[in-house]
Amino acid sequence: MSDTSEQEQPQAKEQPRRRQARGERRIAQLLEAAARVFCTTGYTAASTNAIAREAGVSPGTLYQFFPNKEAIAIELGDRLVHDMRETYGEALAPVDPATPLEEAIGSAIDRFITFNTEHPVFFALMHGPDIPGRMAETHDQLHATLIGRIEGLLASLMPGATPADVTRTAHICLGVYKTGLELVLAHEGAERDAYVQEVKDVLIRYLTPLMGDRPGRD
Amino acid sequence: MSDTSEQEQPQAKEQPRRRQARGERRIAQLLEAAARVFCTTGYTAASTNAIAREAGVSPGTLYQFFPNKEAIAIELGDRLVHDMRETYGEALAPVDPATPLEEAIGSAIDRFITFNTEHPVFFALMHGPDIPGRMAETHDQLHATLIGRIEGLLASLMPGATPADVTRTAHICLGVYKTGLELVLAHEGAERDAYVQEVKDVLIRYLTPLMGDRPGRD
DNA sequence: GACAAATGCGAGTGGTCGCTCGCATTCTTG
DNA sequence: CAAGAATGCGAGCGACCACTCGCATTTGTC
Repeated sequence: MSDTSEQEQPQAKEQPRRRQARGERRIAQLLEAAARVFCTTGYTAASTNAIAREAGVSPGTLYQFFPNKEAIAIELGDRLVHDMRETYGEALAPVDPATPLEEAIGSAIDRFITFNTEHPVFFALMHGPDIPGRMAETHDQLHATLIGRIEGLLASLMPGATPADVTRTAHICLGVYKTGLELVLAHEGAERDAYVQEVKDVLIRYLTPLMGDRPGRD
Repeated sequence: MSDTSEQEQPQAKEQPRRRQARGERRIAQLLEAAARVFCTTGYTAASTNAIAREAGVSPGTLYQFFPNKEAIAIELGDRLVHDMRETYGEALAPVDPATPLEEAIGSAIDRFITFNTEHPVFFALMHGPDIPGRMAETHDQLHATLIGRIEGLLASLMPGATPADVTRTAHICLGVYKTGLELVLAHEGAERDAYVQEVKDVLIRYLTPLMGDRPGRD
């Protein structure tokens, strides 16, 4: 019971693993291979042997660096979330309340869609239906962070709304974005751009009537 | 190809299976059990042994009536689509072009959400990421039908739009509905109703500015 | 009741997959 | 260079799963 199986013990008993440069390279190699396999087949259908093969490595070597299949997805997910926070800041796309709604929505959508097109695994791991337990935690955490951020933005724009209203609206916005992302990723070139614009329009038209008098409009 | 797998063959060569009433009952029983298991675990993770157990039947009995696991999902899906068409008509929620937009959207959303709350498997089988090949066909067929219906509705409301614009708008609408459905199913009671209203609002506010002069508004 | 067909059972089969183990090779460190 | 640690290999183990087979029981028909 209560076995969280973390490698953080006050006693330095659990860290005889001195990693060599070769090992770090292998890990990166394996994670890239895993990303490709997860993208094409999804998490559950991806076999560890397939990941090892994709990385040009034997199954045994894979298990030299990862204790099990789930750990690969977790490490990949953690690195993605880390990259995301590093790229967009800890607060995830902070917005000045004075910016016009169109601009705020536009830049937020652009940021997240860019991130997703550059890291297709992110979508596969986060929105896949067959993600492992610990992965779901990472997802839920990110989800909660985003909802919180959106709530913060909306609260200042929806004067007469209850907290429940704000939360509900935030969930709708995130859901619309999520669906839009799916459609955007399914198209390319000009059509993709057109879909991006549609998603922005949906959100702008949805949110505009909710706001009271806009501060600093002129 | 062109194997519709119906039990209607001119040559009586393929139908030595004279089904007894008991058999039909078992089939219904198995499909109900499969629906429950698919709902809780999804298609891929659902084991045929678990379905048989849920139905209070041995694995062998299951395979007396279904050639393989996929056939269970296909039969279930076909029956759901059949029910849907029977409930809402072949055209799937036809709308009089003279009805106001709010009313048209409202009734369509209500219909589909009701169907989904009454048949939770539908969502699990259609939006699950791990659906089998033939199941995807059923889904794509239904998807195309719905897109076509929405396009028909939008075409008369978007005077100056190209066909590509109409198609894109239709996909956005269906996507918004899909996301909304997810959120609606995740809540209950008054909160669920509130989400239903939000989804309707999103669509109404998205579509209203697209229309030119409304015909028959007087 | 007699016979065949339909139904029912559950241990068993073949295949896949996550993961391990023993051993070889390469690197670091003194 | 020597010793030990880190890395690398791939056959193979155990578990699980879709599916089968031989046989028992029930049902429809004459």
